[in-house]
Amino acid sequence: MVSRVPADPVSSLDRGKIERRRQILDAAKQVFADAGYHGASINAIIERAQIARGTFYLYFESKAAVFDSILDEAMAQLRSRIHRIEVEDPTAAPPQVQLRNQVVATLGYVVGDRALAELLLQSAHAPEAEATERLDQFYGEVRRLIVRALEQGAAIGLVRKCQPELVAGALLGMVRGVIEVMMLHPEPDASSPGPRYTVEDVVNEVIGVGLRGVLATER
Amino acid sequence: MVSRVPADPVSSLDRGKIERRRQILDAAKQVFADAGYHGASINAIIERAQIARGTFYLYFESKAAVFDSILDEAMAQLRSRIHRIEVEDPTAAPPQVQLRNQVVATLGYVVGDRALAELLLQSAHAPEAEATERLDQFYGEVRRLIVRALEQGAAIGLVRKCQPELVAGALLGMVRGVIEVMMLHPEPDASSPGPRYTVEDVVNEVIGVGLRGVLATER
Amino acid sequence: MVSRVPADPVSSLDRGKIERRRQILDAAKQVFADAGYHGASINAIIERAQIARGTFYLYFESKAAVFDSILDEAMAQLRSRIHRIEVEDPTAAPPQVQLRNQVVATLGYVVGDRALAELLLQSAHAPEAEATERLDQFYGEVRRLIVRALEQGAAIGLVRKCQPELVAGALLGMVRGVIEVMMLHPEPDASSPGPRYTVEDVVNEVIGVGLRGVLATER
Amino acid sequence: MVSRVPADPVSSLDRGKIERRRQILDAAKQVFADAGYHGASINAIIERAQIARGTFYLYFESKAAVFDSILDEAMAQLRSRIHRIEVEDPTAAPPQVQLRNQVVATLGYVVGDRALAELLLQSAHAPEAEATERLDQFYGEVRRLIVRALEQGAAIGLVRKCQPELVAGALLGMVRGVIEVMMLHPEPDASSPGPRYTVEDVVNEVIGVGLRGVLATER
DNA sequence: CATGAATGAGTCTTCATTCAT
DNA sequence: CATGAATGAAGACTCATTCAT
Repeated sequence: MVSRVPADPVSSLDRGKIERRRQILDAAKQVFADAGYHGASINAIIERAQIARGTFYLYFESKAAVFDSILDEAMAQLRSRIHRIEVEDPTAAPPQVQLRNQVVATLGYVVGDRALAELLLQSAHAPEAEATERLDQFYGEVRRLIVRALEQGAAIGLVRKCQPELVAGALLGMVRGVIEVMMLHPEPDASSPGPRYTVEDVVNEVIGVGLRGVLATER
Repeated sequence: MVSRVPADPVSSLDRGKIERRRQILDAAKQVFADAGYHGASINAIIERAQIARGTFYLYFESKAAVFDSILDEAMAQLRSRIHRIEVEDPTAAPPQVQLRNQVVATLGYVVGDRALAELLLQSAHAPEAEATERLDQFYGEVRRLIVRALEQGAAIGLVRKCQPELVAGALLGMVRGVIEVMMLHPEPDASSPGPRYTVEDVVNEVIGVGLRGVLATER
Repeated sequence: MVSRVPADPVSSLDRGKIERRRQILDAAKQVFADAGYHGASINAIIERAQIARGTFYLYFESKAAVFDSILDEAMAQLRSRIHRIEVEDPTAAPPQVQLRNQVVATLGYVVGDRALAELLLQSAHAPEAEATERLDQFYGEVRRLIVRALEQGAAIGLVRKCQPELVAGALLGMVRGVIEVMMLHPEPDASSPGPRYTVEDVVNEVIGVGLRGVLATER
Repeated sequence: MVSRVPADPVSSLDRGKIERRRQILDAAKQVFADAGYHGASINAIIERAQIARGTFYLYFESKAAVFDSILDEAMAQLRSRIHRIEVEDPTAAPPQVQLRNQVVATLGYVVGDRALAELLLQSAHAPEAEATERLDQFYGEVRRLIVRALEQGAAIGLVRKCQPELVAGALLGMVRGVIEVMMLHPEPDASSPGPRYTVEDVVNEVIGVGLRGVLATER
């Protein structure tokens, strides 16, 4: 870090470290997805990442720390896909379209990273403190995001009166439940029996149920 | 309970065995709820059940086996609370009431057994293969139950056209999500800050969202 | 522990546990003596004790705990060999004889348990907190014992005026130094070159130097 | 210090190397003193020395090697403070004064370098073979020095008949014991409770006990 | 039937040392 | 010469399961 070298190499060094970190993060994500937080052994992670035991601890303090990093990254990505819905701005798309776009973006992100999706569903509320709390926090944050959206929606008369926290829990659960069904079906790669759902399908149902419920329209 | 003597024991022994089994099952449920599948140690279970290590293995083949039994029992209870909704029979209550009753019964059962509720949410897709698969099966069964109900509902025009499996996943997830929120709040015992939700509240929102969605009625 | 059995067996069970404990304690003492606190691996201890890894932890909480137990036992033994020197009682042996007897008993105990002797000298002030502190405590206690003896000796005019703590340190160090020399020489088993010292020799010199110093008598 | 250029460097390089070596040696001494041989990590040493990991191994073959060097240096210093006591030369100071001077010089050196003092006492017979043997050698040499002095003293009738090796061990131990007591008390810097011993105090007691023992003079 | 002592595979983590840059 | 990323052997400890009594 003394930088006897001109300029570029420095960043190349850093780039090396960043790449390594990525490599470990990705390997860990896969392993967590496959085996759950507890079932994931450092061994499995370093084997997948093709690194030595010590190298792992060069980049992450502990197993819990990688887990944290994975969730942090996911949370950041999710946040970046969610914005306040513009109702006043006449140049903006209609609220329902904005909503649908965000749901598509969000769901698309999670479902696009199969390992992440599995990890999020799977370890849901893992056992020992460290990891559990992190997942709980994660879902807590998401729920708060939804609560805020519901309250804003209610303020502008878009959303009916309800207990926002319960409904947020219901909506979050709904999304998880729907992703779970997607995951159950074989990789969207090719010929295999059983239905296969696209993000479009899923978004349609989520929005359908979420907005209008399951009853037939002639209510 | 020591019974070194022969005696007439047959039935008394059986009754004893059944009680012992219950005792272990209850202890295990609590421990699984408190610590998750992995975090639950045989040690903790036998301590809570006040039995010796070996005795545990006299009643259950393995840790996974107790877990199984707990889920089996829960499944049986749930099934017993769910019936075909009678639409034709004019003497029966109206479908919506029948539905609500079943939801109340079901939710009430799960929420009434706090340990069970925690266990079901917590370990959701637990770590080690063994246990994971069992939970997946459990939820699979529940989902199938809902799919069938949706299809019947659709057949009689009560439910709108949809992809039943996805919607079943959404509804199941919704219920879990709502229970989760309930669990997050302090025991419904007494004075403590924050809202506290009753089964009634929860059922209202579940049915509300599930049947009509979140939109304001003037759609 | 339910004790369905009459009476004797209970103690036999306990005897078994006590023997096991002894077995581990002895193995550990040897290993600590050979390799020092840090150098001693649980592996080495269980190999020497011919037990499985888990068994070790059935009897001791940790490596540090066995170390503690060894020191505790030694301390108890030492204490039991040290008594107040009777000066007033005319039927008692003369003070110098009483002193010599105690030194013989004490030194004999330590030197008779070669492993203990090595352990006490060796790890003297080991590194990481746990064990270090225990050894420091141990020597602190011994030093306090000597300080008290010196003060009593001074009170009856047997011992000259001095800074008791420093002198206690000096005397304790002297004993350790002398034991160290003994340890350096081959097991007192048989024919081998170099001098070999008996407890008698050692006591003589310790008492000689301790009481009269090294100067020739015609001071 | 980066010196990518050839330059005239020879001597300047050497001087640089020597300084670096010193820097590492001093850092290591502190760390060994603080943490013991085992507890001392290369990490801690290079952090304190403000150098890179690899650099350490450019100056020392291994952790054990630095430890060796520290002891070698101390040994050299001690030797330089010990001389044959002149009895014949009438112009020389009286033997007892010469002795006292040397004890003062020696003890002063060790106690003056607190880190060294701690290191020497602490690791007394450290754990892993490598280091242990070196410390044993060190003390062996010191003991031999004392044996020689005792034999010379006996030859000229200054010292009474005794087993020189045992007595040497006793004296060496005494010195260590006394230093240990000094170390136990807070830095001789300022206001703090408990006694504090000066080198003078210590030398007095060492010489007192060593030469005359602990008995009251009216023997 | 009940017991609990014994087992050992497996887990996470540390750290001295090497070597390509 | 200096650097620090990479290595992997080794360590302490846990825990589900077995089996002789």
